[in-house]
Amino acid sequence: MAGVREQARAETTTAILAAARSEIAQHGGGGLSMRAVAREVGLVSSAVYRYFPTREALLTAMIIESYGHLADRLGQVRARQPEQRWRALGRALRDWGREFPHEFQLIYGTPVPGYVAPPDTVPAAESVAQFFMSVAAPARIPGFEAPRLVRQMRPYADSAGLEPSGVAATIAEIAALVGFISLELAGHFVGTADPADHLYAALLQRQCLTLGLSG
Amino acid sequence: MAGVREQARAETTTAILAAARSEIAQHGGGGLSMRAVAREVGLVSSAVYRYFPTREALLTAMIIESYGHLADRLGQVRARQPEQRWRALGRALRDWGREFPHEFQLIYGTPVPGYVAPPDTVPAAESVAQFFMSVAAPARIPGFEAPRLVRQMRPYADSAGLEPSGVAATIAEIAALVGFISLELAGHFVGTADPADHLYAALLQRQCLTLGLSG
DNA sequence: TGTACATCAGTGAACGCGCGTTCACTGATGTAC
DNA sequence: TGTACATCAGTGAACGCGCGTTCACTGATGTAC
Repeated sequence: MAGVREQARAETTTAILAAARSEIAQHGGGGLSMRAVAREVGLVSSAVYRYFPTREALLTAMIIESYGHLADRLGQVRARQPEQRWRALGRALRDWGREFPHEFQLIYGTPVPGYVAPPDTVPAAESVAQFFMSVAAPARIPGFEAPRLVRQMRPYADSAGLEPSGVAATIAEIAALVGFISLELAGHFVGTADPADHLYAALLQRQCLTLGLSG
Repeated sequence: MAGVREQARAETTTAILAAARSEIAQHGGGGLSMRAVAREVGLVSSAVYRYFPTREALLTAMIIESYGHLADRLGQVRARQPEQRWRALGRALRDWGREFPHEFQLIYGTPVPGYVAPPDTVPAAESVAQFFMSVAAPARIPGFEAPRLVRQMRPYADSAGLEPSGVAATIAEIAALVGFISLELAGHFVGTADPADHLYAALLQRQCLTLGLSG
């Protein structure tokens, strides 16, 4: 054990994923090419198939890896007081998105055409959402207590020990953050709110008010 | 005049754009192919170049057309009372996005790799944002009055006769709507908030509160 | 109204390219005795 | 420690395909006189 083979395999797998990440940075998820990845790793194109049986499988691995990167980053947030923590998580999300725009877009952007995310990606996605959920979703949030909405959220909320209205509000606010960052990355703020730092800070402040995390 | 040629050209241009739209619905903006478009119109591939000198030019035309479609839809909103109007605009945006997901993603989704939007697309994008701006941006919005943010927004706000804080808040809320719809279209709500109607309604209500449109 | 020339939509072949995936192969690493 | 066989990473050629764009061409439409 600790076999040469085993170790070499792990290293090559890592190298392939790294090459795929740099490919995606240039051509987006839809333009991910097995041959280009092989070229970048210094392998013949067919060799990549020893590691990922198909282009889809490579994409899936990358998506899961990207959720993991983001979760790692959010996990480094130290703030404990709710308002500070929400703001710090929000900033970490945006910072990560700006640092790795194509990874951000891989998970939160337009789905790669023809690609259907397998169920493996769901827990990865949820582990990211959890960070935000645990800050705001235990409390009831006025404005998100419409009976039908609460009824819809109840199964998920109960199984996680959260308040339905808190879950609903948190989902909406995560979407607001993701939407903001997406538009920023796509250049939609150029001419009005670019750079968007101040506007993002105001958004986080408004969210803390909405979620009852302030003062 | 009213020449046969002129009219045929207009018709073919329309047919090409329609074919391109249906292509995009299947393969996304990045997968738009001149040859596939030509096939669908019943032309030889080189003929398309008489109408659009390049793939980029065709993409640009489609983006502008899509902004136009969306603006038309928003223009049909009749409500005048601010709160009702904001909600109706929000619903119209989501309805349109769900009806034409690929057009929505063409303008608000991940940018097509390698494609840089020419300046022609900016006014088209702004005419969409205007609908929301005119409802909320004339008023001062607490929470968005941080001095540096106001200073940044002032040039745009003044030239449009709006309040800087209202402009800022409106931009953030448009981003929230777009983010919500993007995540919904990408299937991120499956398992928690799908169908998302109730959650979206709650989001619109919260926005009306934030923007001071209620009561 | 008729003729001569200019414009231009559409054709068909070709350019050089990259793609995902399969397959029979070589040679190094691992395993059992 | 040494031999015999199994596993498997990587090779190189090939499959059938689609792509954006160019170019010389034909023939119909438009324009000037």
